Amino acid sequence: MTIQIFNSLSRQKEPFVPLEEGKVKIYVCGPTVYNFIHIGNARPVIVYDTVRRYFQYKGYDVKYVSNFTDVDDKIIKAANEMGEEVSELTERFINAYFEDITALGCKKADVHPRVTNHMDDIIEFISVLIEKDYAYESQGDVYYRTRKFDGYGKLSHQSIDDLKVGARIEAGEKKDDPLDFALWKAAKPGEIHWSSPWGEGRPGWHIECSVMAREHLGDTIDIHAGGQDLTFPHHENEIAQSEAYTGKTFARYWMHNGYINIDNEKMSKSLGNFVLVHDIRQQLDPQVLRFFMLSVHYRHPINFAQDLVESAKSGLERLRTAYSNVQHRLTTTTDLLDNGDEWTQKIAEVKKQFEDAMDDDFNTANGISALFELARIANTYLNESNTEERVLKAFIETFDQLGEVLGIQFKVENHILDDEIEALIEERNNARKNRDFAKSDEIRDKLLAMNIVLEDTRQGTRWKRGL
RNA sequence: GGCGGCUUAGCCAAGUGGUAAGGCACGGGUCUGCAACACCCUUAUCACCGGUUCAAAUCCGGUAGCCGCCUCCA
Repeated sequence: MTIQIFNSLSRQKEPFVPLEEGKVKIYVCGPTVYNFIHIGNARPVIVYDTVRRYFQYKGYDVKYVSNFTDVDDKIIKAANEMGEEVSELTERFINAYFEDITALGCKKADVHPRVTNHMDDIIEFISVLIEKDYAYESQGDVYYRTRKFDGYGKLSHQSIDDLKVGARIEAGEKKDDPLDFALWKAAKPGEIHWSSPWGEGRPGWHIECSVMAREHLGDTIDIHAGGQDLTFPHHENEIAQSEAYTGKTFARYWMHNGYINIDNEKMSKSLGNFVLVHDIRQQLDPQVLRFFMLSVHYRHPINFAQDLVESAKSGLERLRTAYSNVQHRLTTTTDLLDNGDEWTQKIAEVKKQFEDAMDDDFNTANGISALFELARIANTYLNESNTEERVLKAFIETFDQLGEVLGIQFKVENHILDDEIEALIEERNNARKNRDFAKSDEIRDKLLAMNIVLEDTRQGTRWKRGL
């Protein structure tokens, strides 16, 4: 089935038809690297990583580009405060970014372009806009002539005249029109700067994405994505820049994810409720965080709160338990059952259910419910006294495949039996045979104190580490 | 002022015309030496009012509350 994508341009779901058959070109607006990322920054990374994984699952050849904005006002300010060079600061936080997103199960993009590596391209791009009279120089700055671009407002569905009401007019205005925005900013004394035809300076905020998207993906890309708040002005301005430059459609599908609130409040500096990924992953399995985020549709807001995360954790635990229970049976299976087709059929249905959910604008919430269904079926199957190896393997394979799409692993690592535990389990089983339950329970408690949870089954005792 | 979103069981969350998925928590049952895991059962008419329709949580109009964007912002 065709994937349906909610396109912010049309405000409705549209069947996804790639520009080039079998290929998808995706550009996701990346972070401005002046601090560790917070969980709000993490949401788009997780969401679009999942989008990308699903395209790959469907057999698409995906080229995924996500930038680093490594020079801007906030970075300069932070570098000054820290007393370090801009490049040192950004390097630090780029490394931290990779650590964070890797922990969250996100793959690196195919390309992570940086603004500072594209200065020539940016300057060339701006020069062309000036030539075409879409931009003008003013006292060392360069501004985009917003009113000249006919489609302005088509993404955010604002009419240009309504925007004017809200536009700020700052003191010492160098713009012809308040709606115009900066492509190039003249450097203030002591600021990091690059040479350009308009003097020493640095790029404005929006130009880098237009330039780097084109540089790495071409004039027209399939999907451009980012947080909801980037719709205006950032993405609107990107469209204006790129389409003025190329005369072609910039991005065919625009995807925007919703916000994250903390305990029902917006994250803000004044409230001091920023949750950094770097911090939270010390206390919380990052897979749980990812699972939690994917349990809500990407366009809806998420409320981040302790009890909600706990409940997501219990859910993920259930899936993992089902997985390891199948694995356990795989070590003892007797291959006597002869009705495997009935079960592989059920597995196929779950897979279909999952794909239908994901085809529908990447509805991961429903995709996850398909996984719970898979777990239920698997557990029911395990209640059979005899099982077939191929069916058990089909369960494992399906868990792995669908988990791969979501970036969630159900397989729990660290499952090596250590000798001491093994010996204790054996001792306990001997005690149970002798109906010495006092001793048996004592050993179980002892193991529990070591965070080892025992489960007795007809196929023997299995164990797992508590979470 | 302009544009947009949200309101579904105790909590979370799908569902955008045909009579409410799933998860967490709770209760009951089965399994177990006990437990754990698991399975089964039980739990809502969808903020409110009105309209359209054979049929609405789903469409239209209105009311209330909450929220976002309108050049810092994922």
